[in-house]
Amino acid sequence: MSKKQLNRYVLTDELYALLKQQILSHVMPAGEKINIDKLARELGVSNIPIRESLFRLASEGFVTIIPFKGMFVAEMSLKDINEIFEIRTQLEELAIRKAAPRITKERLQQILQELERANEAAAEENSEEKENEIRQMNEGLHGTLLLYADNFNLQQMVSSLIERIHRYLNLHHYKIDLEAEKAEHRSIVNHLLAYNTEGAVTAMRQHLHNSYERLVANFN
Amino acid sequence: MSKKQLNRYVLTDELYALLKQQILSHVMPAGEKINIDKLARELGVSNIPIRESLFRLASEGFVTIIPFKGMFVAEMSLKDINEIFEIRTQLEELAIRKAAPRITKERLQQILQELERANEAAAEENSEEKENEIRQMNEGLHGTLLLYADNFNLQQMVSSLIERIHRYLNLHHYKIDLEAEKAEHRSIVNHLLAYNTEGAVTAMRQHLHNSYERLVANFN
DNA sequence: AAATCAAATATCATACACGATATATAATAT
DNA sequence: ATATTATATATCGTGTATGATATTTGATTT
Repeated sequence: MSKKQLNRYVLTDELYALLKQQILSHVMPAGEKINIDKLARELGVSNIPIRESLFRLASEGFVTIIPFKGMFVAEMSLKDINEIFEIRTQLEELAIRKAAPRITKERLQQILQELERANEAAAEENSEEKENEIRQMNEGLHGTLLLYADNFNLQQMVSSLIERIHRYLNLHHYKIDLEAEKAEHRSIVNHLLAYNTEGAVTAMRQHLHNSYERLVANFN
Repeated sequence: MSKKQLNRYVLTDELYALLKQQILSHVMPAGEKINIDKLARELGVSNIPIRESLFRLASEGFVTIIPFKGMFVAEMSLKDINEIFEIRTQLEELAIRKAAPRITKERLQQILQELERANEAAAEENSEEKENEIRQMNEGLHGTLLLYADNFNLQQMVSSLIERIHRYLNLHHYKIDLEAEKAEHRSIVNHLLAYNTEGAVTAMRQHLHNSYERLVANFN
């Protein structure tokens, strides 16, 4: 009945996750040269699985390979963030259009409830906790829409874009405006509950536009 | 003065291009188990650069990795093509919106001229030549718009999607309706020449929708 | 059927050769 | 002396060869 789903351990996968985490959190800072042999010694593995995981990270834009010079943690420019937000906005419009007729009222109301809980939890204003709550809040809305959009490739692509945005957020210790995010999320969900797909699309575009503006205003 | 620009090649890059070509042209058919050691012997290289290039191809959806079972040429389903066309349509809308104010009248008129030339060349009806013309025609419009869209990430993503579509076309020896494609391209360009961006966007969406419908009608 | 065992293969480690690049040092020119 | 150029050395990236371990697969046995 239940296939023995042994969690077989592939070192390359583990290293992929570990290194991505280090890059997202800037433990490995942008631009840094990656010394593969040194990394291998530190982690107690050989260079082969590390090389392989870095190739994967390069395909996703987290690592830059320069032939015969080495692998480097990818740089992040404001131009990159601008490009990524443009793409993400366009793709999430597709996601919400496709998800709108599929998503259940129950799931939408659950998202609203989670929004309120996020509010209370973040009231304590613990920076660490707050960031965590915001991750969950974003996963609640954006993740759910992607799930219901019934487009696996879309889900993968947007998830990867969001990771790259988070990398930028982490860099600047950006203080997210929780109240604004919450209000915009609520607006999107309410439009969906009212079967107003176009309203939801507009609200989503506005939400992502605002998020981008708040981000660059904070930094620039 | 002129730095000796030796075209020193990286084996992994060469293998990446070669294997992608083989997959796109179905020399390596979908679903096939990739025997890395056998490939290595045939190509006269070791298995490591092959593994690395396959990891890259896996990130782009051309190869599927199943842990401890091996690497396989990725399967292609109609569902995949559907998803990809949805995404591509959404992204090319962004591309044309961004390119519209940047692209020059001269470049647009050049595209129109190339369209006419494509017509004449394909009149000879050589199947090989015709496919080549169509590649160039698509590169002319879609490639140019992506170039002028000033969004590098967008360009990369759409290019990758188009490659995956071509893989599907190659599989079914699909006979493209040149006249239809040509008319739709002309419509898009004419809207752009008239500074009618929204008209161009609508024409682009319609064009991609029609391309998809012609494709699946031919197969299904 | 279920369990056991053997063969095949994927994964990973180690050692090494070679070439490209970066850095330091020395030589030359201004 | 300073700046520039050339040379030597060390470092590191790329690729090969070989072997060890882990997992899957298929055959054999119970």
